[in-house]
Amino acid sequence: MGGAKIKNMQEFASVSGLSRPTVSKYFNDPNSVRPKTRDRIEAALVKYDYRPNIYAMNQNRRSTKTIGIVVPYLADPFFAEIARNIERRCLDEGFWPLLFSSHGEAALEIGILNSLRSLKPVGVLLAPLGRRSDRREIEAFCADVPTVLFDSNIASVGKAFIGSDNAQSIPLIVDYLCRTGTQPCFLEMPPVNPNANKRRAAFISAMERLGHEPQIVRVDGKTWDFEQVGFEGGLDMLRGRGFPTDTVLCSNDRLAIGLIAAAHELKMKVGRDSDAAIRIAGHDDHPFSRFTSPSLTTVAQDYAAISRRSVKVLFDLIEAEGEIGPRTETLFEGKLVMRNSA
Amino acid sequence: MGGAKIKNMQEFASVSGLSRPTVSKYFNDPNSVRPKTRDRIEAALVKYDYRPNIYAMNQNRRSTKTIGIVVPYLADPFFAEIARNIERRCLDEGFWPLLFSSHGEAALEIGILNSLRSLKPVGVLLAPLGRRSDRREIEAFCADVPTVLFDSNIASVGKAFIGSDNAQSIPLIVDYLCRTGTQPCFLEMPPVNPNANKRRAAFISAMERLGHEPQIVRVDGKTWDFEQVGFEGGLDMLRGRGFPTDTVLCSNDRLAIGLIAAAHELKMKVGRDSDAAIRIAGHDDHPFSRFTSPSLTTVAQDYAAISRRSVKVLFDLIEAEGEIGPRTETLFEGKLVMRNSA
DNA sequence: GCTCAAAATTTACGCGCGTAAAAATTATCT
DNA sequence: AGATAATTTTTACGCGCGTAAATTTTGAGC
Repeated sequence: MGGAKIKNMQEFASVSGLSRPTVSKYFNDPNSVRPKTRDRIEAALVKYDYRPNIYAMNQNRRSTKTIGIVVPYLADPFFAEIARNIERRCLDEGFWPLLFSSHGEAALEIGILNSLRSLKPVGVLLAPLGRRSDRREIEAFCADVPTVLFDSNIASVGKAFIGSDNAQSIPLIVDYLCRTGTQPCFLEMPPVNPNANKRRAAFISAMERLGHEPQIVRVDGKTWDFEQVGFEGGLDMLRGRGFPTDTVLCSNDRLAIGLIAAAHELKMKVGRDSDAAIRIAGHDDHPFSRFTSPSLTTVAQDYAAISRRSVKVLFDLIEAEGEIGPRTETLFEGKLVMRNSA
Repeated sequence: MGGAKIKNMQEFASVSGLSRPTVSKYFNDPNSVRPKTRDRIEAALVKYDYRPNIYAMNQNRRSTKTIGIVVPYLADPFFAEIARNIERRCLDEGFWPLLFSSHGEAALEIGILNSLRSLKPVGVLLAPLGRRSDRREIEAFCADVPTVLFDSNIASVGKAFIGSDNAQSIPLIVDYLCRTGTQPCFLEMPPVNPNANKRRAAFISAMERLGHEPQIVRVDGKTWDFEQVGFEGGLDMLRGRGFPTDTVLCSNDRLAIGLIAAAHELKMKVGRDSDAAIRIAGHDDHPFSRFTSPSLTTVAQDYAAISRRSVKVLFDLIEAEGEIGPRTETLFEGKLVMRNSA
């Protein structure tokens, strides 16, 4: 501080007693200049607090240091949490993460991808909206920008996919529920992404394997306000003909959270006590599922592993400059989280 | 499509049969060229799909079209929701919103502001961390970039503040609670921001005005995992000497959500029925408070009004080029939301 | 059709930086 | 110390665009 304002790299180089390209080299990699030079620059940096113009930098650079992160719905704490995780990892590696939410709208998702294209990111981590996504547009984007998909898969789009193994996690909780009480029925809403379909399919095969008839209940709802869908749908079912069995496995935790609220509204006791009227289980280990009443039995998705792997695959991709061999799909196993709702 | 790839504005101008500056003018404001010209450009645009290089654009432009949005903790659905709202409004006005979360860390908050400085945004909407924020750094930032504070105030920092009127909302729910049952005690955690202090003060004065002795309970906790703090603190209190009264007004909904879970854990019935053991109320109308069991009685912060006004004030500020008269503070009233927990 | 002001377009220059190639410096080894 | 290789620094040029000033075109009124 204290020194006069520096307005560009040339001026800063002058006050450092160096040439501009040397300073430029330093900013691209402080270790690429000799220690003595680095010290002089860093001393001047303290004194004058100059910082390079990003726009001018990125104009000619081979690669910007930005990484795009796109999630379908940021008001869902699951995505907020995973985004937080990913952001942190990018920052630690010296990249510049930019976070975007599609807010559940396909048009916005495409808008975001178009904006991202202009930003020339070195890579993008994309959790697509799913069913409503414009496949062609996303495909075109992935052809231009190194992209790793996570959470929700789109067949053969992007360089890799990282998600949860629904075919493992659903049987896990189905087995548990069958072992500890009446067989579950499956509550779902119109599928927003492939996970919903995979979970239903996994439920059916798990039940058949155990010799039970799989029973599916679908409630209506076309928003991303899943709790509300679970609440209203649950209210309808419970007030009407009831669920096929008194154990309900929900397609995801947010539905389950709504269903628990509905049961409470109707003064039905939820849980595994003998005097309970209904057992409710979920899937995801949503950040709030510890705090429902009763706390929600569910299958934990491995947030940390998914974000860690997604970022790692993207970094490898960036280093290999997009040439990383065939597209890979990585699925992480879920862990049973036994709480009090089932 | 179909046409050869265009690599810069000069080439695009050529294929459009125009000069580059005319095209440049179009991109800055399509209405600033005559209709005939605009049509030619737009026809070429469809044919060649060219888009200007943002970095080159922003390098010389008087103002970038970017607006920074900084929230303290994006995994909190309250902030996710308000950020969603603000983003949308910025997009509608033709700006380019960029969203950042401080993740509860003061160092990251400063890091974000420094990055933002480089991005030369036309304006910033900042919800500071609060108590832990580095006041000096934020002050310095606000001196350089037109900034509107929201949610959490820092005295005389930024061009304006928009938030909730705790001095109105707390008495509102205190009155309600006193009128409908035993007087409330106040549950808080170590204050993370000025709102927490204002709410406590408002509670004390509201109680005194009604002729009751204000009783405050503080639980420990230094993370942003408020539900967990409410849960553990609540468990301690309920298992120990209990709360001073059987009505607990929590400093915010997330604490209340944790406390409800704690009460349920101890098989204490929560609510306003005659057989309930405890009444619990919150503050904020957090997106999840509709789905607790029982649903949470609370005071709704006016999300929409806060985001609308924040954005409007910022736009006015931008138009006035920072010269907007004295700093203003706008507080919106809360609305009582009667549900079943109190 | 003509004049003149208003609007649109073109000319010309510079923004702040990256980077290849040339030049200078430093380090290594005999 | 001297020769050569390795590294660092400098010279020189261009990136893609914004924008002031100069020029041309357009349109209104007579």
